[in-house]
Amino acid sequence: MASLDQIAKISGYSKATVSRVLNNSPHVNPQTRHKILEIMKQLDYVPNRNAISLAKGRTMQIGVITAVINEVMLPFLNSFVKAAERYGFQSIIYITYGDEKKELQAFNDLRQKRVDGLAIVSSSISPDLIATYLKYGPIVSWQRMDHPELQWVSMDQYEGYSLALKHLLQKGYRRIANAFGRSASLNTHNRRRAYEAWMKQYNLPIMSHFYYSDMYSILDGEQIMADLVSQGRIEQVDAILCANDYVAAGMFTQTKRQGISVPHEIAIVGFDNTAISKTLGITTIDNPIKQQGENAFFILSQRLLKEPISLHELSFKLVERETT
Amino acid sequence: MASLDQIAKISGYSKATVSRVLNNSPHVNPQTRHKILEIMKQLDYVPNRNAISLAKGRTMQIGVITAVINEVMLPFLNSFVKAAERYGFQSIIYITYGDEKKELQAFNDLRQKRVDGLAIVSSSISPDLIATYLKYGPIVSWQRMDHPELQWVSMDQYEGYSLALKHLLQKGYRRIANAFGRSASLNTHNRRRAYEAWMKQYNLPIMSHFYYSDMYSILDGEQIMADLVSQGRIEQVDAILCANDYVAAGMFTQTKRQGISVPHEIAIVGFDNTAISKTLGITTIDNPIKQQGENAFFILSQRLLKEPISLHELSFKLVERETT
DNA sequence: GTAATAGATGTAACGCGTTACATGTCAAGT
DNA sequence: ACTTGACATGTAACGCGTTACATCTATTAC
Repeated sequence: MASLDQIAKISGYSKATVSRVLNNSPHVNPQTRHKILEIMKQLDYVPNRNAISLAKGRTMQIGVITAVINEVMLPFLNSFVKAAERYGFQSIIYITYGDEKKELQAFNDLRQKRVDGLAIVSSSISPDLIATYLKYGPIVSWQRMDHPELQWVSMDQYEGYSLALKHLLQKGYRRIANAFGRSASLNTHNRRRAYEAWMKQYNLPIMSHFYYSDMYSILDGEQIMADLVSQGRIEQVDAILCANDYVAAGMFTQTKRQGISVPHEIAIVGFDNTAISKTLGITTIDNPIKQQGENAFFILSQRLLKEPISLHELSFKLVERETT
Repeated sequence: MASLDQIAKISGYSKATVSRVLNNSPHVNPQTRHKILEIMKQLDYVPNRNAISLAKGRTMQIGVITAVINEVMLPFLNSFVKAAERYGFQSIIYITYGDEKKELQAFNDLRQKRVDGLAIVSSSISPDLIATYLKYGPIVSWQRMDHPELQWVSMDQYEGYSLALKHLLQKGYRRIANAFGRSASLNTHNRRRAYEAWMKQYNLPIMSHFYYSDMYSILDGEQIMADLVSQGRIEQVDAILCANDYVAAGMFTQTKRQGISVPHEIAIVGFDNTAISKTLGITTIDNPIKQQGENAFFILSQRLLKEPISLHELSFKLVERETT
């Protein structure tokens, strides 16, 4: 395999000049550049990445840590990867399956300079431990991390949920059920807080017997709706607010099967404004996930690039469709 | 950041000895080892991966190329990653979204020694072009690759499909519908070949008006079954053979909703023997995907490790449950 | 008592680019 | 005619481990 040294010797120029050609330095005579490129082509030369990384002290690789890959995180992942690519960074994904050992390997790779930075989609490690790795490189999280030095890009779900609640209440829906996501999460906590605050403000009873937890998928949504019907409890509910659009979609398709009219018998609101909610015409809250993925990279870039990139301003938006 | 050189100077030993400690060489006095480890700990030293990779000429990283991440490829990915880990290799995933440019970057990373080998789950590049990269490192594919030098680990679907057909025919089902996967794929081609051969052998008509193509998901399965019922065509079919267990699962849950009795009114056979078929009790063909993932790594290891690992013998198995 | 051997450690080159600094040349500015 | 500066290129150190080979000591064998 040809090396830069050989190219230099054969061309008669020094390694420095050859290196300049590789790095598109302006200080190379066009003819010289041409000659050197010609020789490179003939010898089928490509520079060795490891040598570059060693010399430059950076790999242009960023690690993305996630427990699993699924539809919920995919928009974040996609926009992050694309933003990174625009600046010449490659993303490498660590799927941890929730295993701390595996996740630690990612942090170790930062320490050992295999990656220049880390973006956390989901983590099983304590923020305190994570923060100890900040000295080796920038780290950003999607989800909120309770630590003064760690930065994250997700939004306060209290706001978004409030938007949905305000909308429902203004339209006259009073008895509102909730399909929450991961029960232990801060998001769920904040959503519940928002719900309870709004109920209080309107002097309405808090319907905690209509709290559903750990609802993620279409199937989960179908199940809830099927249960509501079979248990004959559907008349007790005016509207239901879902953890994400998939759950809402499952509920919605199930109402069709059961011949329930939406929004007259029950209103449905999704969350995130992903493609499926548009397809099915479900009212939802637009959660700017794409911008969050980009912001995640932008935050990393503040330590990775010379000129910092400014962040997107983020805001939730209500997207009203046919289910409310 | 501490370097090996500093550790050597501070400890009073040479770089070689320090390196031996790092690599667990037996030729180090236990006390020496202890002292050196102590100093490393104090200085919070970890070796620089890029230096190691440069010196050793290998990165212990393997690239996995896939257009998307979904349930179908996940068992393969999982077992591949685990097998690689057992031998000290880390897997890095290239999600190409079917973009040739992105995929080429993976091949370039092989050339530039960022990865030691490549495993292809799905590819958009011609086998001929792929084969030109074999000189830079080992490459293996899951799907069949029509090129004399490329190796792959999937099985001939003709066999597996035949197993399912033989089973149905022996049980007396005669009018068999097919829900195929990607229409352009070799797998689908072989499955169709198998179906048509068996029909011929039993002197039965080929029911090509009951060929469904590009069926992948639970929703697809639900759709097929819903259509069969709403169009009143379900009496024309005794059994239906599915591209994968998800499609079969969708059909099965839909029969429940519609009050159709399985297998009396219609028999359903899945493919792959994934968890969902077990949960729902669907008859399926066990496709040893896990072993295929391991075999993929084993094939790479023949050029990556000194002592070769022997491959799994693969075979399809019929798993009879309640839907036939 | 001496040669042979195993064990511990050191020396120095190597893997492959990058880059700060130095040098030489030629044209523009005054 | 002389300084200034832009441009082209070279020199050599650096980034950080690995490893083939050499050396030295201590133990075992005969």
